[in-house]
Amino acid sequence: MLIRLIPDPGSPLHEQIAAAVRAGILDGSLADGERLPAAKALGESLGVSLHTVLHAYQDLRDQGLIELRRGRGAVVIAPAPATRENALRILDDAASQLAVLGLSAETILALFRQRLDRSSPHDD
Amino acid sequence: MLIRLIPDPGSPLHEQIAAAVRAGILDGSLADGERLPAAKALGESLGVSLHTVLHAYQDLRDQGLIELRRGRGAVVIAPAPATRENALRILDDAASQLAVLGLSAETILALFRQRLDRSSPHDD
DNA sequence: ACCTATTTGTCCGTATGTATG
DNA sequence: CCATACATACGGACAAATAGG
Repeated sequence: MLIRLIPDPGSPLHEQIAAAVRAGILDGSLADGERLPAAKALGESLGVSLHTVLHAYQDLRDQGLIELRRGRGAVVIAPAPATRENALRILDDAASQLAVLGLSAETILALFRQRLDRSSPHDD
Repeated sequence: MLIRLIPDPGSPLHEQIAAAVRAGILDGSLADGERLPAAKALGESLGVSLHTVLHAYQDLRDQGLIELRRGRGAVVIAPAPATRENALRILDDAASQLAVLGLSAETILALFRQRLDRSSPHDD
């Protein structure tokens, strides 16, 4: 897949890279299981450092969109569309209930992370 | 507050630092609104670089445990207990519904993040 | 079993930018 | 205007896991 940046002053490079990959996943041009270019290679093709690409990749990993393994590379994780829609409906419902509590999005995510980690500690 | 590392080969420095702060928040020695030491200062006192401390701080921010502001520093965020319990009940309910879908915790969190970002773009 | 290349992971140093006070 | 402190980005170095010869 070809990853190109839309130059956007105001958002950092690592975020632009992450956004480009995220867009590719959402529009289907990056399919589940597909391997992203190596950080070094993508960095060279974009004119940014290896570190900046790795930063973007690690953000995407933290968001559950890709999997990273040393020596292997970055692989896209995309849930099946039907399942995703079910999940979205459930999450949307929870979000609307949580909205009135006045907690920040980050706080909610932190709490949710704890609940999810409790039931499934690791994927490795 | 005094932050000390428990040397643990096998887990990276930035994680050890984040864990130390997290422990302080959970056991109450770091109260809501309290300011963490500046990354540079803490780095020097721990014998690690500013970057490593910032990495830890940014992880904690992503987990919703602290707030970071340029020029200001890092401030602990701890939700009120009552509100937290309400949120936990809602999240627990959502988690149990999501469990049967077979999605990974990271995937669920990624989807939820998107939903929350949609309803409340920024806290600034 | 060994060695090599690849690729991510961590850590450091340095420089510059930007928001806060 | 100035000092503080986080934010981003680059570069280099080494470690660790993986894959292939």
